[in-house]
Amino acid sequence: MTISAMNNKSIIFMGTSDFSLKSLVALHEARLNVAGVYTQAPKPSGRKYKIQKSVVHRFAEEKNIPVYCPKNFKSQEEIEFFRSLKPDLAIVSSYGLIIPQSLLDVPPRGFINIHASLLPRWRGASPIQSSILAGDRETGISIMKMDAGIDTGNIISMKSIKILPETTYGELSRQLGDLGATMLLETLDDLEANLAKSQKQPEEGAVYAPKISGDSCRINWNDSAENILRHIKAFSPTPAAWTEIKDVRLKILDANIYEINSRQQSGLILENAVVACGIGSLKLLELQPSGKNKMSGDDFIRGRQQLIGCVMK
RNA sequence: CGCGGGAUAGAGCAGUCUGGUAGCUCGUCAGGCUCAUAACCUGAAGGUCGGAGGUUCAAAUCCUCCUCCCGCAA
Repeated sequence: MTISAMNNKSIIFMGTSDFSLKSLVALHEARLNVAGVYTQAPKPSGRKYKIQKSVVHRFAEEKNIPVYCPKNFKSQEEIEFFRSLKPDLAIVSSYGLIIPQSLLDVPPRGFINIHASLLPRWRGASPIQSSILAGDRETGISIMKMDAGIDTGNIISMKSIKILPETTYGELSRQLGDLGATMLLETLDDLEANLAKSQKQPEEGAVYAPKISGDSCRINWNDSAENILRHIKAFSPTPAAWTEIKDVRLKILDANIYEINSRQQSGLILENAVVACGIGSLKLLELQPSGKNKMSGDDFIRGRQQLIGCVMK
């Protein structure tokens, strides 16, 4: 089967984030028959609790693709409805809902998933952030045939990209989104053959990437400058590493290592936006105080000289 | 009506409570010092204090309404 053969086959796409949007856009631009899009339901979010549709939702609407937003797939009705769409293949990419076996069984060609890690490493919710946090030198995209486990399906293809010391979550996510979209089209180019050659994942090296919580983004200044820097990069620009100074919450968006071995009180602001860590110190390059716009670390201190000598917590 | 912060020179802030010629740290420009400099010295330019009404002899400051920006939470 080739891409042109895929043309009249009905594809259902399931995704929610910017990462997944790239794959949907690629499918749309390749003129494949995306018969429907599943995405997380619009919910009250953001300031003033306005109802917000996901980026995937908005794109699908704009292209007149039917959009479905079930809360989960626990009811028989949802399964039956999905069956009524007569999908030939379903593609999942950071969708956010668990797909039960009864749903996996519906499309003749099954479900394929685009996952942003080199499986079995970093199965789960936050593969991109986890790879940066762990100091991995490389990560990548795995295209797999889904089974009922969490990211445990057979691997169809895998490609890696480098993580540089300066790589942030935002940049890496963008790169991986592009790579995922490209690899998806390659997979569909000869789906039958690709499905046939898929390989079981090794269990060795399987680790899970946890969900990110606001609390886990807080900076622990007792940690080494090196680790804190990774922490900052892994969550930049969103949800962003944060800390507190004199009851003001600060997002730290970028920094670099100022001194590698010094030892002073953790969190102490030494001079122009240089902060002591457990080992070494960091120069804050870009940050955002609560209620304010982004600014450079130097600008932040310029207007607040009195903070030099205070301690971040 | 989810909770909260903010708008003052190109940037970051103070001043607002207690109304009385708009300031600080930088940046910019000019000049000086120096072998030299991101250093130092001297000087200058640059603001209708987010907008509209109101109170007052007088409003960045007090009252009313509006616009825009942002943090949390979900």
